Amino acid sequence: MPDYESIERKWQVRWSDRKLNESERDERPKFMIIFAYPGVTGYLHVGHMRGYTYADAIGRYKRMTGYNVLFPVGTHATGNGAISLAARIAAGDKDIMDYMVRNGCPPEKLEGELRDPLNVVWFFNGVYQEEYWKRFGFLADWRRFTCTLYPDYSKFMQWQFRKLNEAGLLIQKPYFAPACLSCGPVAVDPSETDLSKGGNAETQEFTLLKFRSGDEILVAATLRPETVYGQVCFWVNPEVEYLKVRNGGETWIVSPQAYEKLSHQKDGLESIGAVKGSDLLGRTCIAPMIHREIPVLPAAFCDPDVGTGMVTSVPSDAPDDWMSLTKLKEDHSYMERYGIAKETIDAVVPISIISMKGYGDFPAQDIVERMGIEEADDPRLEEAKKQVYKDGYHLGVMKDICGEFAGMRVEEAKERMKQAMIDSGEADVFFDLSEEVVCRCGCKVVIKRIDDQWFIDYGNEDLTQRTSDHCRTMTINPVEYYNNVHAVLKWFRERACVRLGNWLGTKFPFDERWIIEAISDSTLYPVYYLISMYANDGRIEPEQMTEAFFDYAILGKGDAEKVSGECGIDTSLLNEIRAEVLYWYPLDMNLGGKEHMTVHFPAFLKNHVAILPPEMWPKGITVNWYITGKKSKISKSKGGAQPIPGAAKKFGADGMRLYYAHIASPFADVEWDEDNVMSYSQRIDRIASFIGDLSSYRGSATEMDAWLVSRMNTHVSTIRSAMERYDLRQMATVAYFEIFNDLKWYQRRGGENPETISECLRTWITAMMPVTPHMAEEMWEAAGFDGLVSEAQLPEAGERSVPAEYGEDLIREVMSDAQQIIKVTGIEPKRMVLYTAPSWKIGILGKALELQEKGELSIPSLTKACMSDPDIKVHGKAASDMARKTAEDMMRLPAGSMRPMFESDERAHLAAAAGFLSKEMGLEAEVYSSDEEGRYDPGDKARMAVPGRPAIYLE
RNA sequence: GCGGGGGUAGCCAAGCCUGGCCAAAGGCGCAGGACUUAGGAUCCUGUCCUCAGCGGUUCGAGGGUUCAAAUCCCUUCCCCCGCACCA
Repeated sequence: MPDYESIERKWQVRWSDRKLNESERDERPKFMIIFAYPGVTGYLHVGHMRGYTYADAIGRYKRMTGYNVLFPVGTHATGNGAISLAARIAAGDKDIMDYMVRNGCPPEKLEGELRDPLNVVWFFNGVYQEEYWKRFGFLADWRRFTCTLYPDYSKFMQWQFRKLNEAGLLIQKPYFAPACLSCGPVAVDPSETDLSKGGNAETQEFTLLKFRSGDEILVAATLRPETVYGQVCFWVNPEVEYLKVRNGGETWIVSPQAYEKLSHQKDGLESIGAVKGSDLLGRTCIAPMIHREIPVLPAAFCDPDVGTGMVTSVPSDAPDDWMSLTKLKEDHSYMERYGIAKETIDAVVPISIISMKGYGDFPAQDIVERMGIEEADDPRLEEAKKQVYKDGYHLGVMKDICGEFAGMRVEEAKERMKQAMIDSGEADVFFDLSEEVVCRCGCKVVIKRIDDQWFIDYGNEDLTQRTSDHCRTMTINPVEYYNNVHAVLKWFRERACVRLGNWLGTKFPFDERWIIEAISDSTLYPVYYLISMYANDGRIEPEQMTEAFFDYAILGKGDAEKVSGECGIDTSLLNEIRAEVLYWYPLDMNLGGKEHMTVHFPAFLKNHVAILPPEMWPKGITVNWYITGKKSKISKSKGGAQPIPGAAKKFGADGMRLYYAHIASPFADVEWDEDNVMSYSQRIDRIASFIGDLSSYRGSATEMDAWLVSRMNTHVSTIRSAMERYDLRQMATVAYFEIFNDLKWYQRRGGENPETISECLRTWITAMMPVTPHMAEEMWEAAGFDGLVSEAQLPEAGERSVPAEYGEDLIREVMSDAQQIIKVTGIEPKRMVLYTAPSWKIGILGKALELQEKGELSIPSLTKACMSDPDIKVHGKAASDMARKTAEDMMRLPAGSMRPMFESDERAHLAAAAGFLSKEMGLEAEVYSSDEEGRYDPGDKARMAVPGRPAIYLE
């Protein structure tokens, strides 16, 4: 295995010595690119390098096409990831210890510094920069590195929130959020940063329905308030001890668990007694909305942990209710135990309330029968319920029985009916999680009301409109996102932007109890890369970074002298920072994974539009999809991940870079496959060794030189137009496959002119530099060029020579045709005779081209033109057939594409290549024109020759 | 559901916006050959069917538009992703 690492280090040091990564303002056009900085959540895996690599490769391409490039990097450490990681390290968690060590963490750090959350962040800041980004040869401006937990970054963040407030975009209102009672707010998401259980839970909004029964109110929770017209009875669990709860002037009856949950969402609840479920039986209650008296009946399936522990029964549309009711009617023994008369239960009959396509009067009955469910405890009832809910929601229409809501679609009726009942005091709302969620600390997670939650008002219409308009002017890849981003912007509404609890981040400037949350502090930060350098090297201190300072530096507001006096930063330095901002901003490209499409990118865009002037709004976004693993093999949370440094050692950083750039479109997920990576790695080696061979050629010029030069010009212009669209993949196809193949062909055809080769290598190696910079440097050196290819410029594309390219295409086609004949016939020919088209056929082609130019080409017009030419006419039917076929072909193909066939001297070209063909195919090749008298033509093949397709005879 | 993406030859994957040298790039795999067996080698050739190359049938399925469709339109079947406080 080659020692990639030391080769890579060698060149990285050279780049660094030349300060290639340090971007300074100058006269060139600028290009600023970033990737969305990663969250500090532990070690990254090989998949993460995909997007980062795109950023470096695009930056390098821009460098070699005349741009002054700035590529800054940073990390996002806001949140509780580092806190929980440090806590697990401190607790000596076996899995975490193994994971850290396996990824290369020195064990002694686990015993000491990494027990502290901030040290965890600093540690990974080092890992990301040294082991990932530098290791991959990124030309990032390390001087500007920043992290959301740096004190200077916090100053910037507080300034940003002041600006948001000035723009009227900070609002306060109540909010229902998942929270752990001891740790505070937690994030419920599948990555389970905060959780030990329940990451897939959703927050559901229940409607609490109030059933008056005497002086008390039985409360049921439902997700389907639109079904109230179908209520026929009320279930309570006779074995549960319910609580009587005072809520204002009302007395509610709910399960103790529901009381606990409600108490986090409502003020002034008071438990004033208990009542056994069985004691509620025999009562009746008044159903909300329909004001009908329904019986309270016993049901063992009422779970006190779900909703309020009591259920209103709508058998028509709820499969559970349908089955339970059916069973209870069949077997009266359960009811009898509680003294419920058979007539009471028999009187409970479903009411049809919703009509929906594909279902009869009672959807619940239909689905239960369709699925063959026969028992009340069948687990498939859950699925049945989901199906009916889903279909009901989208297909259902309220029936006539539903009063003023009759005829309304369920989708609409649901909201309206809920609101009507809330307005009349018959309902309330309640939030709950769809499954049990447990915090890392072991406590249960509940939904808690927060009264004074701050939001950023991303729903602001003017802001949304201006952002949307701006997006049309941006370069957004892929085009699907360019089209869709407007819908996303519209959908993106108020966002809770601060939180309480165990959380690392910047204090909210208007109320320091709150910490700015993780999405909200990572939106405007690209502009901060233009300032971070001065804080990093101590030229400015965090205390000096006042509102006036940022106002001046970023917005150009105020007077330098005055601002200087206010914040204590030299006027000249202030002006330098201002000049940095003016020179580098706006950001040209923000590159991020597809997870950013619905949250980060809209927030990034809207913050820029809200705070900065239009000339500083971003110009580009590129979204990249993932590298995925078989059975989550590369996922960092599951263990078994391929550590990045190990992979780099095995395949070489450049092998991986080429793999990322070329394996698939950036806009598709790819499964990590070591064999693929290896094959890219080997391709680079192959190219390197081939370039070594080429460099030693000392021959003289041949007709192949013009061909090669033309091909290279074609390639350079393809590369340039591909990169206009940031299409790294097409660029890589050309640079690593097509150019390689062409040089192989050149070599095979006897090309050996050192001047041409050298000129060509200069272009080729430069073209490979963006994707595989280290190996490009090796090749550059091996080819004898001076300096660093990382500093070289890509030559402009020169002229193409269509005839030169056509001639070689012809030869390859002849070879391929001959091979096919050999394969099909199974003969081993000793002699190959080629016959080019006779002049009269070329004449027909010429006439066709003429007609086409005049726009008069058709089969009859060409035939007529041919028949008026005596030289052609003598060939009779063969001539009219040829004319017809030529006209057909030409009308089918793009105009002018057959011109080279007419203009090229096929006979001369093939004759010149006869020696080559003989050698390659191991036979004697000879070439005739079909016009030639006395040609050797025992198979009478010459008559088949047409322009572009010589006839072949093998013997 | 809402929003979005996708179905291409044994597999992976381009092409689709801007219809036409598209039987459809490239890679992998497979087969044959060369050269060699210090190697995860390299180099040629082939890899839908048919066949002395020029023909035929293909790009989830079915219709349509067009001189011409993998590409545009309609219908239909099947897969995947996001839906929020998680960057």
